[in-house]
Amino acid sequence: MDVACRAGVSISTVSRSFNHPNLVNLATRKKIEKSVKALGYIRNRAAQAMHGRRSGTIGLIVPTIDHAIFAEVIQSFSDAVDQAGFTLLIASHGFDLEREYAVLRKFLEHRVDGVALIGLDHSEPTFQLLDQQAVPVISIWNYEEDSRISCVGAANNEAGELAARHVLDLGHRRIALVFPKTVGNDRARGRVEGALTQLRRQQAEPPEAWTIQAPYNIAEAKEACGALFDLPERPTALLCGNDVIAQGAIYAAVQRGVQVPEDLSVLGIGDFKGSKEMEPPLTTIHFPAEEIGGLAGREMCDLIAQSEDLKSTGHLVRKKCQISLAERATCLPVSRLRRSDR
Amino acid sequence: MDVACRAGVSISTVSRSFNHPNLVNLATRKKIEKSVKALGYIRNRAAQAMHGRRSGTIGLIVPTIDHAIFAEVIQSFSDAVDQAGFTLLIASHGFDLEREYAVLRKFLEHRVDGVALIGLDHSEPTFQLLDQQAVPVISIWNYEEDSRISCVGAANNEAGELAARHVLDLGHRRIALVFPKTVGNDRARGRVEGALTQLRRQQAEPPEAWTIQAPYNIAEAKEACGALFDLPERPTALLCGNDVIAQGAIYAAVQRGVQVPEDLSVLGIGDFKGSKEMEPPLTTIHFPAEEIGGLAGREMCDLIAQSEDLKSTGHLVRKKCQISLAERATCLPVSRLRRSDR
DNA sequence: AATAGTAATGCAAACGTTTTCATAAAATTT
DNA sequence: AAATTTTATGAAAACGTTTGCATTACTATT
Repeated sequence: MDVACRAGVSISTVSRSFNHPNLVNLATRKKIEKSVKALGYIRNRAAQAMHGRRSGTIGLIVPTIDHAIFAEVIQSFSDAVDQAGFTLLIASHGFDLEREYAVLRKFLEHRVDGVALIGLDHSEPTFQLLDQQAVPVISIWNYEEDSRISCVGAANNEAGELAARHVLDLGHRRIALVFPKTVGNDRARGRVEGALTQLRRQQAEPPEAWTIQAPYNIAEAKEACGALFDLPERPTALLCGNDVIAQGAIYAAVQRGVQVPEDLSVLGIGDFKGSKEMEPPLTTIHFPAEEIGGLAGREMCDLIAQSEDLKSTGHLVRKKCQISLAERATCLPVSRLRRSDR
Repeated sequence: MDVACRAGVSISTVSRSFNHPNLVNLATRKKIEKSVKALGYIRNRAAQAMHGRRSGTIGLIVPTIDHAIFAEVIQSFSDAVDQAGFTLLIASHGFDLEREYAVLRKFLEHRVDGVALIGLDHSEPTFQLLDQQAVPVISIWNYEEDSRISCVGAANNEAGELAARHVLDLGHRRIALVFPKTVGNDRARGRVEGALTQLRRQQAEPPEAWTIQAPYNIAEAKEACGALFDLPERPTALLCGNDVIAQGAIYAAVQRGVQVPEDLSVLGIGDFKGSKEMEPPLTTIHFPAEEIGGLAGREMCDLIAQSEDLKSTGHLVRKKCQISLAERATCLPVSRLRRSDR
């Protein structure tokens, strides 16, 4: 800092002029500002952080960055914390909970002021580390009333239920399920379970051949659904774990001349950007991704502010965001299906 | 650090055991490791950074995170720098070059070891700051042989040329252009210019009504293209600034019963995830996003390693990634168009 | 005019590391 | 057995800030 001191004042004054401008004489401040400009000085947050001050960073750990679903929530989370002056550290773990732990450690080395994770499924060491370090933490995307950490999100099982109920209400009984892997992924698991609960209640549980797994990826989803359609018996409705899978399913259908929704109803979950614009527009369960990300970001900042006050009462905050059925054009009541397919 | 010292050794030894393990006795190291585990100690990178050591962070500044195009490149860049042990700081500026400058400053305060930007269009203050701070910097996505900073990417004007040439070769002359705003966006500008150059060469420059702007957003692209299709004269081919716009255009066409490619050829640029799987599969200019991101990430790390050696010769590195025409199913030669539309 | 109060500034300690130098102990050479 | 080298460790300075305390120079009160 001795460079800026060339303005004729001591380093303390310079520091104060940054942090408590009201404590320093206007004229002095002007001089300092001039020197700062002239020398292109940029203060060092790392050094500030060392002083027990906050580092001004928040770590966000996601499964992947480049999927529609997370991209949106990342963007809104990023905007929210940016606005509060924080800098975002980001890393992805590719659905590998051990890598998640490693990334968390790395973030902790950087002394992030808070950490955000996706979902509530994490390894025991991860939870312990979080506890031990007593760093403000928030889980995004999934809501559970008895979650182990604070959370902002929606109830994925409700999404599954809502989806199942809708096709059931439309009279469908021959229903297939296409979902992503559920291990270490509570979002997918909740959705499947919710759907299955409803289907069982109506004795419409799909046979094994009709419950398939598709990775979160349009190409493979298309392929998997194609295989499903090539089976001798075809379902009248398809419940998809997310909109990307639904998109893949529709492409697979088009490819085979299966008409959506006349031959097959397709229901997505997520309501990603662009789902509304598809032709035909996708019927799906709307998740307010932007709202969730923004809310989580602001909540994260609040949590950090509180923990600073040391009145960290240790209580968790939980926010539930509402999901809803977005009825569009890819589902039809069974009664209106083409004859051949009933 | 005095806590770990409880292992019976001095803080210097603990530090050494982390940074130069070979210099410390095995038995001592074991003891230290035990204490570290027991106390849940996590070293403080901020304090390390203060020592002239690297902070171990890299800043990535993008226009937006939640668009297909950048999401992919962000992911691969992130993976590459992660692998080298760096932590990624990320921020988006929403195509606002002044916010880009602000974010850069913020990153510099955090003493990032390097900065990556998207494209080569930046404000003068941004360039000056970069110069002055002598921080390793790399531009992602756009290649230019006389770029002001190091770059890894493809030549966007070539993409435009390639696209235009293709529809021209198919015999089209009534060609419309739908591109995003070009101010502060050299990717879009390069593409438009490339396309226009080729079109002019064949006296096929589109009338003003046929060159429209669409934001990077499927909903608005769909709307804008819809308006284009409602014009009394309809083009036989549509050159889109990117695949999202192309997707929107196709939806708008489907909505109006305009068949692609029988009534209208549509060409995208970018080859986003999922473009190949569309029905019909989208003809587009393939950009190796993953390769660009990965290459840029590795190059960034190299640049940082070099700058550490202080043999920073100040020379720029430039890497050009090849683009190519991905011929799929949305373009047809004019000769095969439906009669009514010729 | 003396005193109390206020505003502006500087000094120095502290933060948690790394690193240079010095030192002690052990191992090797003569 | 003495001298030398090697190995392992500690003491202390340094990094760039912030902040509590002390100091100085004004300004208001009596």
